[in-house]
Amino acid sequence: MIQIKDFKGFEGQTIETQGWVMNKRSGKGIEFIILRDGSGFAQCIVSEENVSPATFDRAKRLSQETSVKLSGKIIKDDKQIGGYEMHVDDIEIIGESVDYPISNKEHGIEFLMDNRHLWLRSKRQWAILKIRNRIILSIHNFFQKEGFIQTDSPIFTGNAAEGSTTLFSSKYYDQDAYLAQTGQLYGEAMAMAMGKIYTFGPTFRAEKSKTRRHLSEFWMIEPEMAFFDNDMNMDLIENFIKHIVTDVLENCKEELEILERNLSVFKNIAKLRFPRLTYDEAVKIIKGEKTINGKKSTDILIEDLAEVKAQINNKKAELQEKEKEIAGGLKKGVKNFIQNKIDQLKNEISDLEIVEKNIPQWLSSAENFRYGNDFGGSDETVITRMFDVPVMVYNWPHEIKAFYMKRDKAMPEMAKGVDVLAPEGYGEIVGGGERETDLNLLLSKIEEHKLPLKEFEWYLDLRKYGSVPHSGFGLGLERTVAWICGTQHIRETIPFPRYYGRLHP
RNA sequence: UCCUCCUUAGCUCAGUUGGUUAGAGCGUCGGACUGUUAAUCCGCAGGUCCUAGGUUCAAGUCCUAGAGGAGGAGCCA
Repeated sequence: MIQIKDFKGFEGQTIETQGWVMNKRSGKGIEFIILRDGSGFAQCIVSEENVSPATFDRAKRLSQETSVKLSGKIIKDDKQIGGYEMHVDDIEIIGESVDYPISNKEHGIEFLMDNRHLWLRSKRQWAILKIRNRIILSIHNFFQKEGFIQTDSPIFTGNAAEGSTTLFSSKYYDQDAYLAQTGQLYGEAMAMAMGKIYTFGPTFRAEKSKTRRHLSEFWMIEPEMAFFDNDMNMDLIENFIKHIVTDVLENCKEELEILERNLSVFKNIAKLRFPRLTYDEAVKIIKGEKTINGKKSTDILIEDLAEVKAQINNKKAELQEKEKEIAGGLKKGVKNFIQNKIDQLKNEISDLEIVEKNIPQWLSSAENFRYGNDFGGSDETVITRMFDVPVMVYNWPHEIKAFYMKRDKAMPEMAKGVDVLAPEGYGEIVGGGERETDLNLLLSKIEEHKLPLKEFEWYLDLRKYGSVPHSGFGLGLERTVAWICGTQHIRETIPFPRYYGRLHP
């Protein structure tokens, strides 16, 4: 049995393949089957003169998503996806498919999410999951090459680790339990045993967030390194992200093309140094007090707003024109084509109008930003808008960071944390930093955050027995996939997303 | 939890100041067409206008409440 991706090695030969009918077009005496098998897509042609009447009849009756075994000859044809097509001589139907709900037209998101188990079969979702797979492989390759050991942290925990986020509560036999929001504290223990480790697992947050950046269940990669300060940590993060992006660009060309990802944003990523801003500098950029390449962030937002408004006007003018056009007596095919264009324009306009509404809010939120606060989604967008590559922000006010974050000796009010913000509004993809080693500081922090000391006694042991400087970070897998794929929404980046309001399928 | 918007055919949507029997495209099904790229052309079928209540001679359209959805804020990866 030959997979579609391997057709190129069988030119001129008769082979067997199996897969699903993605789409079908027909002419008199000829059927064009678009077959998919998970490895790729190929057009398979059934010509009445080359097959038995029974086989041709089977071909005519094939419906969308019927599973089939085909045998036929592989022919080179540069016009086709993949460059090869099959001239079929026999068809065996494996499984019927009646009234498949997802058509080749545009669908709304609610419908697609309700049918997520089938939506996964479509080309775009296939491309995203292939890239997700490549990113996962790339992550393992990077850490394994760097001498990290993969070790995993528990999913059931007895405490809310950082105390800030809402967790999913559960039962562990007769005790209260929570689903882990991070494996970080366990990661630290394992780094003290293994040197350099990383965890790779699911994470749960019960925040009722309804945005295109949030999931309730997502996958996080959390490296933790003994004898690492935050500067070494930032160097590692930068190399790590560059490695992933470069690897995907090299190995997922077809998938990125299907997604129509604008690759110019990645062009120089391997060569450019990621900007490293202190929190203080970042705040000045947000408030428009510091310029980058002679521009203030607020100016850029105002320019963006003008640009969006101009685009809306252009699209509205185009829409009017098309509507006038379609009112005239045209052939049906031309009419359909224009109607599709009209639908597309309407969607684009409503998306742009949301941006138009958001920008003034972001602008005022940027101008009114109070030093000492954490960044919101809009502040992150403002900062990243100034650069083409991910931006690192470090040295944060310790009050807004977790209890275990290391205080800076030179600036005691600051903690040595680092956040990495992805460009184009994809937000924080990495959060991390150097961990506090001073036992007394940790004790006072635990008290300050009103955390149950009893739950952290084991963690404090790490500082009693051979404590060393150490650092680590967490990478959000889905946000990384969203950024690299350029998806509109994070929910497309995981096979079965769990977010506020979505538990099925 | 708060703010804004949305809910009409299997899907995507139109439906004017409230007015007769609620429309289109796509999809399904039937037919036509030898090479199509979301093929095209002809035809049939397809409706709890989200739910409940109210205003009115008359409600898809107006009012109230509820349910569901989308995007933001907060929170974060």
